[in-house]
Amino acid sequence: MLQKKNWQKKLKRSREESKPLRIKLGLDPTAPDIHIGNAIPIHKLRAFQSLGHTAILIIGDYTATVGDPSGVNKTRPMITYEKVLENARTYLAQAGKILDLEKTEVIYNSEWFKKMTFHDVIQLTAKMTVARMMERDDFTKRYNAGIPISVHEFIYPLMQGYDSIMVKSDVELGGTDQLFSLLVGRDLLRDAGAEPQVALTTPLLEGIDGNKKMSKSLGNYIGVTESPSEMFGKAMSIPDNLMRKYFELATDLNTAEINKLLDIHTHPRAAKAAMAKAMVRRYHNDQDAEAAAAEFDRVFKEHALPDKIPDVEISGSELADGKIWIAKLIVLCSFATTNSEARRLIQQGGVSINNDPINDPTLNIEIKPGMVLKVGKRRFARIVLKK
RNA sequence: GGGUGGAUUCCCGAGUGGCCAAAGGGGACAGACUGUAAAUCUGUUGGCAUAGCCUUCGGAGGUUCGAAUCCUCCUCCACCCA
Repeated sequence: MLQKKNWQKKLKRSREESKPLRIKLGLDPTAPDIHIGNAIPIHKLRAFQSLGHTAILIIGDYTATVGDPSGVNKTRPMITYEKVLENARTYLAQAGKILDLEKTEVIYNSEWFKKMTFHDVIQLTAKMTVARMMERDDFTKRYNAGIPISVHEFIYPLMQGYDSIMVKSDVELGGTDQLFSLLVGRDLLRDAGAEPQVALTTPLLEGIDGNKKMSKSLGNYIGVTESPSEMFGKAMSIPDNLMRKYFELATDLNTAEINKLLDIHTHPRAAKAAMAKAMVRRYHNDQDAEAAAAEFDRVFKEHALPDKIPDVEISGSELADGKIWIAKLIVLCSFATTNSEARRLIQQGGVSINNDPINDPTLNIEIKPGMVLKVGKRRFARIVLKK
């Protein structure tokens, strides 16, 4: 939380005039799914909403095409507007799992940006200096390393700030990497004769690799719409030292509750399972969370088969004498993309059928409908014959 | 406009005529171990029914018995000077 005095002033006035504060959060629909990292400020917005303040959700359909330069070390590839609109649809649905959309002002920023003339754009850019822009760590680093910075990336924070003017925000939420943009918003508001917004940042969450920021493009994320068992498994795969952070940022538990759980579960595995359960509960429900936990134990502790195994249909034309080459079967189940890869998996001892290990990569196996192919520790398929 | 340096396998990055399907790292995958899809260790990581063959080092040609490596042209990128 920054600008504490401003914040207290706004809050006091809000109370006295019983006028809710306008809390803004911008989301750029650059990917189809929201992950639990993006969800952190959304939950914060929800908290304000529950307290009676006005939640304003900006769908950055225009800003998304520019691409937020925050925290990245290269220019983001520009995505098409069609793609953005497509993503916006799923984004909104997913944000609705957290927010009460009935009570949320949802605004696409194309509403104003679409109408701007080039002259307007120039006016906007004139409010920022190159020196200020270069104060940003990520730009400085890129510049010094000779990594290109496109001019349009400079416009991004200005766009975000302009959004604030248009929705007259009192507070803007964002991850800590958004700080610069949030502050630009303050300047622009002041410049427009309005009271500057308060910037409130939420911590960034490392991805399940335990290393880099959670992001779709790095593939180290947990999506808010993922199945309970996927979520649980991914949560269990975070390094132990991130447990507390996940507890704090990815579950609904408060500090006292977290401390209590960490106290009870002295074993890291048990503590992590408690965290994973709490996380699944947040996006699904208690029952699902328990079931996911039970299933995880069954599959990874007892090495039993999971509850639900996806069926894979094999068409009869793939068979010769009712048999199929094992490598081909693995490819047909999408557990490998090439025969060579499948062959390697077999040689490494990662393949079994009905829990019988397969060691011969040239094996032709007889298809018995219902048999279960296992590749690696957690990929299963039940083989079914297509009629 | 002038100059310099680049483009290599999923990513970063070595390689400057044959020992190169190409070092090293990252990532990913597999195995062992166990406390889990943690950590650690080991292995694998272009394709092909695989002692062999085929395709790959920005693109198109060329030199050579042989090219990621040399030559020509082209495309793209960064940096410096104006």
